[in-house]
Parts: sequence; structure tokens; C-alpha cells
Amino acid sequence: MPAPVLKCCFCCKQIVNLNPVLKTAGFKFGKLYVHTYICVVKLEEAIKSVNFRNQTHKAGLNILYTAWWLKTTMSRELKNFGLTHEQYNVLRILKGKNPEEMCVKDIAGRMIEKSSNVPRIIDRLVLKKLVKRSTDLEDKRHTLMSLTPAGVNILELSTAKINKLFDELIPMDDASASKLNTLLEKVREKEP
Amino acid sequence: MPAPVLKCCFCCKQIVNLNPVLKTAGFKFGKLYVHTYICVVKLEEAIKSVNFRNQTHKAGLNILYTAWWLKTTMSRELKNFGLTHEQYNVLRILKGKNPEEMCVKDIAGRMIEKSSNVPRIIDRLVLKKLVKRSTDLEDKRHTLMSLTPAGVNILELSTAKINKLFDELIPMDDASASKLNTLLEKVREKEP
DNA sequence: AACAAATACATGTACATACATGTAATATAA
DNA sequence: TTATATTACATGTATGTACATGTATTTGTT
Repeated sequence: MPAPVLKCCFCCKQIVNLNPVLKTAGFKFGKLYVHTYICVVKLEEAIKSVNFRNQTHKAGLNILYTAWWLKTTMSRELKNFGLTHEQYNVLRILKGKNPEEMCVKDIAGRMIEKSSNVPRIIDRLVLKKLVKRSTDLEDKRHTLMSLTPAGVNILELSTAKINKLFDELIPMDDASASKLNTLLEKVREKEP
Repeated sequence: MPAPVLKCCFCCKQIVNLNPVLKTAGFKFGKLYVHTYICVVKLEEAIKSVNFRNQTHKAGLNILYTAWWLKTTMSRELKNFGLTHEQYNVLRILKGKNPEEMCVKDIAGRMIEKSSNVPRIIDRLVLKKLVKRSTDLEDKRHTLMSLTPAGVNILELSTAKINKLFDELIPMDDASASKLNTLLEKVREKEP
């Protein structure tokens, strides 16, 4: 019998056994030993810390942790489509104008992470034939991108999955979500 | 006169002029032309999108964007100390047990981003002589880390700055921050 | 028209993430 | 005790972030 695979089936793969970060319980799945995990909901358990200076300080860490959690959850789903989170974002942005073409700057301005290196993300999408790239003849500095039919197709399939995931995963009514949005915008109220 | 540096002084460096993502206004600073920026507070402006399926969907994107904004803001401050965000995190975690030593797994379990590659972050801190590394003689699989005096010093200085930044930046009372924490934990309530 | 300035983006580097795999050390079981 | 399982971590690869710089193209000025 091969050595059992002792790996957390989703996150925290480096922390495999009996680590208090996780409430773990293993089970066998065919020839695999799969780690079930329950990622912890309370921030204090998640990062093993209770020493926050105040609730605002805790909120900062909570935002960072929740973003990581969300990104990881989505990435796991996107992996089934051979897409990374950022590649999916670019496809989604292109879809917004489809079948119109968009230049790098337009795409960059719509990215969530503003320091993304859009040309290189496009490189990978072009390799997978999900995006096609051409030069603008009106202004040759512009590189114009648009979705291929394969790109449209994979985006539709993956978006359906992601939306389903979101709806099932986050048990939140519109009023609470609205409140959350207001509070997050309050965090960003003062600009540095 | 040299070509003016047309660069956003903080974020969105790729989007320099008249981009609606930013409400820009330039000014001269010595020989530099510096871009002042006002990063947009409303998510709709920040990512130029209004088509959210519902408030929960918007909240997901809002969390991701706010986390990016927060990380970028902190990183800018940490750059003055020659530290990255992740290197700072590791120092902070080591400080929690100082002068006790910690192994890789202990540190990893306390990281906000659970998939961080702790040994390599440590590599860089050791190079800067902020952390020292040794092998546990009781269990030679363990690598033990602790802060050097220089590490303690730089952590104190940078933490003072980061705390000050936090307090001045985020205009939020304890009650609102508490509400925010509750809502973020509600987002993570169901585990995938 | 000719030159300078500005723009758009490609590309290079250091660091980080996400994940797979290799290796030495320890724990457990036959 | 010896073989096997398990752990801890180092290391390799692909991708992404953050930022600096190079280059072709366009715009603005004289």
C-alpha cells in the first residue's frame, strides 16, 4: 500500500496533523488519507492571537484574513477550469465590453489589485487561446484584447460555478451585506 | 530639466494621468512632478463596475479590494524599514514569544495567509540579521527561530509607525469596528 | 517640420504565493 | 529491533505583485 497522502484537502496544507489552527479529523478515501478541515471562523483561533490593541486593529487583520480565505476558496473552484484568480478577473473584465476590444490600461483600471501586471496575465490567457491580442492601428501604442469563443465559453462555465459557490457559501442577507459594504467603505474613507 | 516623473505617488502607478479611477491633481516637488491621488472610496468607482448581482456579491469584491488597499498602505510604510508585509508579519509573530524560539510550523500557523512559504521569508530575515536560526537538538527536524536585538529594534520602530498609521487612517469607533468583525466572521461562517 | 514631452506597454528583478516533491529525523508498529 | 509511517522542513516550478526601466508611438510646442 502506498504511503497515505496526509494533506489538508484545501487550505493550510503545511499544517497537517493535530494543529490547533485546524479542528482536524482524518478519513480514508480510497487509497488516500484525506484531511478534513474546519477552518476556524473566529479570527483569534485562525491566527492564534488575542492581543489586539482595539476592535479597529482586529478589523484590519480580519479583513486581510477574510480576503485570503475568500481568494483561496474561489481559486480552488477556478482550478478546475485551469484558471488562476487573476486570469479569471481579466476574463470577467473583458466580458464586460465583449465583443468590444480593450487595451491594457482599461483592464488595469478595473482590476481589484491595482498593481497587477496585466500584460503578463494576458500572455498566459493568449497561450491558452482564451484571449486574442492585436495592435490598435489608430494608436499603435495600444494593444487590444478580446475574448475568443473559447474564452467566452470557459468564462460562462466558471462564472456559473463561482456564483453558485458564493450564494451557497455566504449565508448573508442583503441588509447585513449592505451594512458590511458601508463599514468597509468607512475603513477606506480617509486616503493616505 | 529632466523629464518630469509622472507617477502616482502611491498606488495605481500604471495609471498616471486623467484616469477616472483616480481623481488626480499633479504638483511639482523639486525636480519631480508628483501625482497626488485620491484613491476612490466607493467600490463602484474603484473597480469601475456597477453590475453586482447582489449586496453579498459586492461585499466579496469589497473585502478583496479593501484588503489590497490596506496591504498596500501598510507596505508603503514598511518600505522605510526595508521590510515587506510578510517579513513584518513573521517578526511580529516571533515577538509574541520573544525571547523564546519558534519553529517553522508554529510561525506558519499564526500567519494570516496560511499558504505563506515561511522558510523562505525567514531566509531573507536571516540575511538582514533580524532573525537567527538554529536546529533544535531535542528534535533535529525542527528549525528554531528567534529575534536578534536588531530584529527587536526594527520591529519596535516599525510597529510604532504602523500603529500610528492605523489609528490616524481608520476613523472608526469601537462599536462599528466590532460590528465589522462580526459581519466578517459571518462571511466565513460556513466552511467550504 | 523638428524637437521635446508624454503615453502605453513590454520587460527585468526581487519577493511572495500556491503547490509538488525530496530528504532527514522521529514516532509507531510488527 | 527493524521496517514503516509520519513529521518537519527545504527546495523546485509556475504564477503573481510591486516596482524600475526601456522602447515605440503619439502629442504638444516652437
